[in-house]
Amino acid sequence: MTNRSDTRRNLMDAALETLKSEGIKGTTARAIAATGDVNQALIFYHFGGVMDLLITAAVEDSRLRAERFRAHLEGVSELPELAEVARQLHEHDLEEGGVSAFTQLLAGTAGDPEMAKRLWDGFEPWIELVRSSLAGPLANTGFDKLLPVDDLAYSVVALFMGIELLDRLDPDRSPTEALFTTFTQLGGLLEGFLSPLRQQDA
Amino acid sequence: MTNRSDTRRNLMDAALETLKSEGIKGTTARAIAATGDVNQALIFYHFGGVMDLLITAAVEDSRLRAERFRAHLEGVSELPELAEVARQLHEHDLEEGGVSAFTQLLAGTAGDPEMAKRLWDGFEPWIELVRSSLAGPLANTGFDKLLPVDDLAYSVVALFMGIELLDRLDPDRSPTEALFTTFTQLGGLLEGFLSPLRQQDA
DNA sequence: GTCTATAACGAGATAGAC
DNA sequence: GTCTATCTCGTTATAGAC
Repeated sequence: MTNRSDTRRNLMDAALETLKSEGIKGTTARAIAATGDVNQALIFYHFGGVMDLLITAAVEDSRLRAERFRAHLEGVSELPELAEVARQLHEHDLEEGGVSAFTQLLAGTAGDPEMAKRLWDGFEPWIELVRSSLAGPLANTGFDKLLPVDDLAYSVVALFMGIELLDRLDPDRSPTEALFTTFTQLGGLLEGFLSPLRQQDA
Repeated sequence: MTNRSDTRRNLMDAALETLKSEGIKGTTARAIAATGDVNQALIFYHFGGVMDLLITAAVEDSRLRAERFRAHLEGVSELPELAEVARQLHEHDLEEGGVSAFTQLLAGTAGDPEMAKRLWDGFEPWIELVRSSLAGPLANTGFDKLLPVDDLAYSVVALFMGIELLDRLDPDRSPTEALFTTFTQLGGLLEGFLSPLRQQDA
């Protein structure tokens, strides 16, 4: 019944689940095995070590989520709408725990350049995703020449990371909801400013 | 020669140094003791436990750095200058490792609400600091009414956290220098827009 | 306050039967 | 591929001499 593929899948899921609930310090081989209800030794047989399993699982998960989210972003060409989609992503990810897992691994890979490199590879798609999302609203406004879209994309992703980080720490989660409302308003202001510029080239 | 105060100080310094170089997983009682060249048992005598020591040291350090930085920000009333100060803070902190230590502790306090609360207390001053720095340039522009300064401050701090996080992970640290140049340019653009508004009330 | 010594435990990892 | 059993090491933490 349980072929080799099932056990690998099971371990990867259990690894991320444990990472999100217990943190990097609590994510031991034994804890992962308990979560996935498999034998502890299989982690080393299939992945070679705990950290290898964690990175493998996190990178795959990150890529899949980025790909899945691409659909939501394509076709969005106005800034307030973009801010709204961003808010949904934030809320969804906050409960799903993607950024949280990422932060835990970021801490876990300290002093291990090879693991850090692998982690980065799983994260990069998000920057590319935001870059292509920003390209639309900025197209033909003149600002796409004036402000490097690459830098903006990097900043937006960094902003998201930071917000989710702080959101998890802040005892009274007050600011975040208001925050995205502000972003939407800000998007509206900018849109009113950019929109006429676009039409000059239409 | 070594009174009790010296040992506490020594341990707190050694704890942060170890945290920055070894990460949360490598920051054990023995490693800290070795860094500070003191006996391992003294950590438990003076602080009760490793995590207590780390939080105590990090919160004190964070508060002191925020206070020290306040002087650099006071008197800055134009956005490009603000961006420049921000760049300096980023560079300084990147090599000093304040945000890095914070991230490690963020990961370390996962699932421990009491420690998380203490960590947050050490972090809050930064948000307050940014809030008062933004208040100046936005004063009397009309935007201080339109856009909640609290949300902006929170966002700016989150952005910084995120940038430093990614900067440490990105294998080729390419974007960051360019990033702050972009911020300064952006500040210039906005300043040119806000400046005339301010003079209406002067 | 500081030291040595050690208890008590959990970690990663492996050998070898199945 | 999966299991049991175990080795070895490092961890927090404490007891007790100084």
